[in-house]
Amino acid sequence: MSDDWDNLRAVLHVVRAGSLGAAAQVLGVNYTTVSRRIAAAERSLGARLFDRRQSGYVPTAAGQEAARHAERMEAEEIAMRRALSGRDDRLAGPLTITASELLIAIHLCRVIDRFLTDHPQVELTVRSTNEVLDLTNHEADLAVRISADPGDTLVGRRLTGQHTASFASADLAARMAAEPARRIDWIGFTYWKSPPVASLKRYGNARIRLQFDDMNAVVGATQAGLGVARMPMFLGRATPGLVQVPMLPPQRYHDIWALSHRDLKDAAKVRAFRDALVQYFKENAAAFSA
Amino acid sequence: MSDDWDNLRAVLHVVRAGSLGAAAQVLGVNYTTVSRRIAAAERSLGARLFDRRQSGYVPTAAGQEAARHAERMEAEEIAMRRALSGRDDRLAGPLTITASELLIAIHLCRVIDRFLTDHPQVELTVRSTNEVLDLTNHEADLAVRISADPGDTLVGRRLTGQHTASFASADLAARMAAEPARRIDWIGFTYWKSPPVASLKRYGNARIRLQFDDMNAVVGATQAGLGVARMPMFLGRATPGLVQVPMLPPQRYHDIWALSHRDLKDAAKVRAFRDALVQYFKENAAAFSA
DNA sequence: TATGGATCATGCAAAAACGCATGTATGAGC
DNA sequence: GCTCATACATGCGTTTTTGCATGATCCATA
Repeated sequence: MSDDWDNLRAVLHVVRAGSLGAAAQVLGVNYTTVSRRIAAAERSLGARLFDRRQSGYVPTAAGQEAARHAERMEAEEIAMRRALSGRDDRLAGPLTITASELLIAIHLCRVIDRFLTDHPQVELTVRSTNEVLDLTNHEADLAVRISADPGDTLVGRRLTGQHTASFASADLAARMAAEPARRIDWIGFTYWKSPPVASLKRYGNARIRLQFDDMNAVVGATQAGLGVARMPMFLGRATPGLVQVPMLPPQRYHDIWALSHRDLKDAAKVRAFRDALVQYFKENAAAFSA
Repeated sequence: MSDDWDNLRAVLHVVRAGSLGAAAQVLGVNYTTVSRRIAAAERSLGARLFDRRQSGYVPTAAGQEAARHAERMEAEEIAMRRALSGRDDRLAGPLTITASELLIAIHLCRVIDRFLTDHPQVELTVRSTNEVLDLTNHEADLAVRISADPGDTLVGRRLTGQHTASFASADLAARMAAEPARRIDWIGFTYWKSPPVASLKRYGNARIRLQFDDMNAVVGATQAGLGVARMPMFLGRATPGLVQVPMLPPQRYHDIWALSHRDLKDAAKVRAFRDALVQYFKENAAAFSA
């Protein structure tokens, strides 16, 4: 019965990953080690957990049952780490934050700079991604999100309101001003069906010329003069070569929030970073609104 | 983040045991190993979990928090083992049963003998104790209990009803028959306040001469002629030198049950042992009732 | 039908974990 | 006040675990 729990962890990851090798990569060990862990777990539990196939390790019914329980053990481990982080009153050690790439690039990098200067002992990890990380699974301690919905176990602090508006390259803006009757080419974002409704009253002669699933691409295409794009004020203003154009009057958009798991909201490092955010957004509120 | 769960298990056991050495004994390793595990856990969790005192390792608030979570991980591990045992359809491998010492000694040993002959592959552990083992914690797969209450997560099968009656040594029985007016000396069991109520109507001249907290002692004292004792029929009849005496007419007593955790009730080995019990108690019902 | 890319199994050397022995400190009991 | 028992810290040799390299098998694909 000794040295068992880590074997169960291996079982969980092999079930998830589907093969020894893939699980080994996640666990950061050689796959032969995973193989031995699985064998040990089967010995200890007295049940065959996997069918060894050439395509990989396929869990038996018993293996799936074991993985279900191991998953709950993992959830409990994560909850433990969260709880311990949450009572950590040191301004030192690891801290992970996440935000969208654009928000980081344009604004948060300055908050981060300031924060690290003030708290040099903190080992900060920034997960700059457009994926929505799972704060419940402790993938990050704090997230800056453009969203109205903090969710169930999360607690939030509103940082600022913001507007979106229409932007175009300076060239294109000049051409459109010179030829008011000319058709407006919009650069769309995923799932757009038509140009922004609020723009159609005054600028009905419009179409979506092309569509992206990535905001960086939208920005690039707009800079290249391919069309008019709707984007947050802070993004349009900060992007070289773009000017605001009148097609879409500024629209209220989702507020920007700082979110944390309830367990983590009072951790010293989380609190300090949140305070830094609040101060920055207070000083720079003008950048986000019309 | 590798090799962590076993460290958390060490934390749990040190919190429980209060010292490295005691925890090491439970874990079956040297205490220096436990010491290193604790250090590793503290490193990984980034929190001090114990105060090192000369009197032992005293958990900090963080350590208690960690132990609470580790406790749930352990509960989940136990649930896993139960679930896997429950779906085990082999009549081989480990099986643990428990019952009171007397029941084992007098009757169950014969069931066990028969069972092991029929299923030689089963590695049977018999926990013959008067403690009530926790079947929810998987301390045993099956229990034979004298009790009406199967409990929440347990499922039971009634094996037989039974009676208690009064027994004495043959000598004392003869003397009492010869001198009907003589005072009856009862041998009491823990918490008895007076001789059995049902006996007082006809044998009011009675007292409790001495009292034991252990049924084996009661049996010995009765054999030695120290007095009359109330005991289950099966026990009085099976004890050499004792005869039933009329002071206490046979009384209905708690039924005898075979109990298992719900998860385990259909495991092949559990089912087979339960069947053996049912058959034995059917064949020997007369031994338990008046 | 041959080939490249997966997968898992196994033998062997390197690395890490482990247990033992020793030393120190504290508190209980005579 | 002394001894004894208990608890933790630490250094060192040994055992165990781990990673790597090789070999075998299967599948997809050209």
